[in-house]
Amino acid sequence: MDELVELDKIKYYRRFEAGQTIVWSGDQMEFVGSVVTGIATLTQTMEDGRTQMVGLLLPSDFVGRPGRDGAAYDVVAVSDVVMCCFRKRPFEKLMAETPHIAHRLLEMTLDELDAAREWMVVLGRKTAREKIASLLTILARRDASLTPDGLVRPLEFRLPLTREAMADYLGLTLETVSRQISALRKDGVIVLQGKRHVSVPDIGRLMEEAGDDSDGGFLV
Amino acid sequence: MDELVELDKIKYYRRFEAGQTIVWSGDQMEFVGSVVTGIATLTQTMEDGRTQMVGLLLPSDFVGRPGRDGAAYDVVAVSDVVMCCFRKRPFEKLMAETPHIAHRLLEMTLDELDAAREWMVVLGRKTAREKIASLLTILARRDASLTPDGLVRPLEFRLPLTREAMADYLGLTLETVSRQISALRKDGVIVLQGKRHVSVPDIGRLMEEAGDDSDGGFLV
DNA sequence: CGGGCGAATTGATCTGTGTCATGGAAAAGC
DNA sequence: GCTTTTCCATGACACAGATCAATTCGCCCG
Repeated sequence: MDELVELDKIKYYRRFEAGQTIVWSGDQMEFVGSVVTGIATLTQTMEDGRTQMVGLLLPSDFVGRPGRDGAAYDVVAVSDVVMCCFRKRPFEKLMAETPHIAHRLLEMTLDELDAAREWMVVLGRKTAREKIASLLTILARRDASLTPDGLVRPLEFRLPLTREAMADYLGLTLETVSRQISALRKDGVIVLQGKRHVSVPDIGRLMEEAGDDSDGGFLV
Repeated sequence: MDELVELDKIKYYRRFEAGQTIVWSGDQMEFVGSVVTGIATLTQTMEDGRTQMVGLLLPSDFVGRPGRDGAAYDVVAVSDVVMCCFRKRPFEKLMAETPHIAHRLLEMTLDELDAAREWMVVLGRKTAREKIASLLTILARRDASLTPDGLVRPLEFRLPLTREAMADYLGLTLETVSRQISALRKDGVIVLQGKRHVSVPDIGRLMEEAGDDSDGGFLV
């Protein structure tokens, strides 16, 4: 594992506050790296202000594109974020010398591509209610996998995103997001404590509401 | 370039007719490969039949995911297609031994990821008219780059997709696609000869209609 | 405690796109 | 040549979600 030693030599940590922009679209990126703690988003904004989130960065997710200098998207810290950074040139050099790193990065990129394609289905074909349910399912699954005891039920988690950020993720307005969350609550699909704490009495039910049923990537 | 020799040894060609399904979602994939000629689509279908295209495969595009056996999407030949295939196991083995191949694949995957994210903006935030203009822009740009003489204007090309396939790409119904194409024609943004042949008198105008203006990845 | 502020909810109304239905045009088959 | 099929265009209408607007909730801060 010599490459880890090498990586260690060029890595450093940076901290960003909630709301802070980590990278501006179009700017030079002098580093690549990965999220250690916290949540960040990748967003693209059209000239007239319409905004679409194109990635949600959770701990362990990679940021930046080796082999390209300009950033293609805004990267914004949603919560306080700690990032593990590598200066770009040394990282690229190391990647060229260390097949294992390139290989690992390929794996991660393929996973991201799959996730992006899932989202294309959500954006293109799902109703507002299904979109919300899909997002909640993802967040629930993520939280469940973070707590490694496997079976924490009733499933509960804190919403890391504002209604507006959810809207940007799902291609909706924040009003529609709010209404659909209320509707899911009225129908008993979810239970809210306050505006940000969600519990899911029946994850299967939520997944049905999300439309991609397929009775599950077994979390049940 | 020893790896090319090695690749040569395990490659073979397959031909598919227009309309034929190359890979069924969920099936085992015994090969990976790339499109040589023709056009294919990557689509996902929900249980109730709603379908979303998640990728458009043009010549040189890669198909398949090393390191995974099941196909995640349907791959369908839109026109007659010739594919260059590699049996999966030998390819994976070769990839493990040959850094250059993994590196190249990473490049391609990152490009695809960028394209997917562009599409997320189209799907999530653009109007029907902008969606159509965006698709036409992509097809126009692709055709222009295929004919390497740089300045073939007035820009003309054949639509490789049916109205329904465009709808699946854009998250619309085929009726809306048809209406918006008619509208763009009436407004002089495009000129149609028959239903499939498009000419674009002013590519700048078309790109404005697409909304992502940014006055261009210079094709002008 | 009260004022101020951002986030969220909820209501009223409007509109872009979906849905349903009909007919035409071009290609494919016999 | 005629029929059948596929693809496309267009009209009438419905509805999901956007837009505009008014409150409310929760939180920070003096």
